[in-house]
Amino acid sequence: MKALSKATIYQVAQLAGVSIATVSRALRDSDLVTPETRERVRAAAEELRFTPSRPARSLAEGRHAANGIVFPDLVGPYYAEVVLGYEAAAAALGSSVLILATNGRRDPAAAVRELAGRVDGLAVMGRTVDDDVVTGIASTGLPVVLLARDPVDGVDTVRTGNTNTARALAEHLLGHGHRAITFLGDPSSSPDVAGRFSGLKAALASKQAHLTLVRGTGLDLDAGCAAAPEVLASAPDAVVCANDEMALGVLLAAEEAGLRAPQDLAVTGWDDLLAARFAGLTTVRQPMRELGATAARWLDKRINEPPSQRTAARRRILATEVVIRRSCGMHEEVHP
Amino acid sequence: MKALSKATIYQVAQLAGVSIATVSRALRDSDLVTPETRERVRAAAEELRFTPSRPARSLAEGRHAANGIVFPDLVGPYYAEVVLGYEAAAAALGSSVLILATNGRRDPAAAVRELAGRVDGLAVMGRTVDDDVVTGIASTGLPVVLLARDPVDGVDTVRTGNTNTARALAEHLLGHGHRAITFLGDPSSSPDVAGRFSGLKAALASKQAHLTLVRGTGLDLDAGCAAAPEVLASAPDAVVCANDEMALGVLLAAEEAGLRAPQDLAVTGWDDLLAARFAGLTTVRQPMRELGATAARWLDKRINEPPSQRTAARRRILATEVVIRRSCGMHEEVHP
DNA sequence: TTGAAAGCGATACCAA
DNA sequence: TTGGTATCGCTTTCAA
Repeated sequence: MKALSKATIYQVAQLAGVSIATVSRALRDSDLVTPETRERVRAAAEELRFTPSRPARSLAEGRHAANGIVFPDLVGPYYAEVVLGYEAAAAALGSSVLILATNGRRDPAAAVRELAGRVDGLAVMGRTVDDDVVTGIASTGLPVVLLARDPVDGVDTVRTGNTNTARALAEHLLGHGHRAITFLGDPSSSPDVAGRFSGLKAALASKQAHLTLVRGTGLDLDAGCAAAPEVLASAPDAVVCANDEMALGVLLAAEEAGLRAPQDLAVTGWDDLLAARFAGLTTVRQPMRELGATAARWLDKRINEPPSQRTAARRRILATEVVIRRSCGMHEEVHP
Repeated sequence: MKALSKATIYQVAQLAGVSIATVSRALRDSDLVTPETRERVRAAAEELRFTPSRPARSLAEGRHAANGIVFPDLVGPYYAEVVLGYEAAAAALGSSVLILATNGRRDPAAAVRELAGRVDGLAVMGRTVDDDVVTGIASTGLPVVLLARDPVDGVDTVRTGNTNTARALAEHLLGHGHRAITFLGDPSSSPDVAGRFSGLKAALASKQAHLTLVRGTGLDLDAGCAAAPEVLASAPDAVVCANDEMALGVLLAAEEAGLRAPQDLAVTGWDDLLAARFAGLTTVRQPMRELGATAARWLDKRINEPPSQRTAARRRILATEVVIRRSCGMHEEVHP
């Protein structure tokens, strides 16, 4: 019942009375072994509780059978969902998954490079490391997929729609009669935020509307609360927030200031957190798991691609959906 | 600028005009090398963009420099936060992190065993694999820490308080005058739920209160909604839910049935999701990151522990905190 | 069908 | 201080 030190292939070979080559074959279901031999080896392996050493296999095979994913953190459901989708897809393809959260790291670039040495492919999300780090790793020949991040030459990228969705959101707000619109969020903080802002700007450009930008100091609830005074000072009909957390912060602060949504002020977010549903927040839903899953599948393709006929870098934008709730203006019917 | 195939230590050695042993020493800052030799090697390594092969190192050193964590999924902030705490602590200790989500797997046990072969230590959360799998892996000599899960002989365990907190929650509800209390959640679905139920039961035993158990069919929002009719049929003053999601589901369903919390019905949850704050849900807050971080630190200790003087299995229960909001009964002041 | 042996790319011991 | 080399545990030709 105890097997404190792991058995090696040599011990199995000896116990089964065969060579290590045969053990290797038998255990990997090569059809070059007699059923009886295979059985003998199986029994020996079982008795010794033998599990092949992963490093040894990787060294011999020249592959890790593992993929990595790099994200800023796991605060909020966004990244967690992406990671989950990635893990599930990778698992289905036979790969283990290594994770790396860059927030709070001393040297994210170094951490990512070290991770790169442990995997056959790497997914890198926005707001983690600079493009040159990505380029450096990709030039190694290691397959890389960028997630929710501006494309880099020669590297695959998967994103969710921002610009078009922002446009749709803008049109909905205009339909409510809102004309003084304030965007809360720092476009320079992430490509996603930048896309949302520029989409909004574009949609409003040709209309009789006025757009104000308030950057705020982060992307969380507190940042939303903190920025609220400045937002309210811009006297908006509607506040389009870069994400749900900020929107919820604004909602909280507005309420404290005696303002109600949507009667006094329309507010929208982005991400469709569970909390958004309870706050009645109009927001945008994204296919986060699909985002992660796509990355894992693309990586797998790249890994098993003959290096000779390497295809060009791929780009994909996954569709998002505006979720209308009560915070954006008075509706006859509210979707819960 | 391109280095499509990775350089090996041999190439560096050749370029620097030294032996591979010297390269190894120079790059690992051994003080057995002349500063000038070190510099020559450094330069060569840089020129070739050399990174030591991880499998080769692991094979030679006999360690992976990686830890694993096993959880059911990453839905909701609970597991995500635990994983984040784990990753951060592991990183600080120089370990990479492999993750494994068991939900949706064909053969979780096999997946966990395979993971075990890739790591120096493993954290296993509740509701993932059976005790015998854990025992089997631990008997290998691989350090294992159990998280939010009933202890297994000889294996370290870290949990958050359930029983005592449930008692505190019960007393608060009694203080509100609630006497007919229904618990929603299946105690057999997880040790946490079991602890919460038994704590509640114990606290209510000696009081003039009546406790009903409604198991429900899961732990998510929909399960809460679905179970609501049965819950309401038990005509409770208060519903103590196994977690926030179920509680939010009950809240939603109750509202649809024309009941309001807390006037008509008190509802409490567990986990303190962001959504709980916006739903005004009384709940319980747990130190989730600390849970994960503790596991990572304990594993590190075990890994660097002389096998000879192995200490006994450790147990720890981290304190939790009841968060009073408006859903549990009328208060003079509401904590937001 | 099986076995012997050559890698895979590092680490670390033993000499020099 | 440096180099030569055994070793880690497996996969995979190449012969037999």
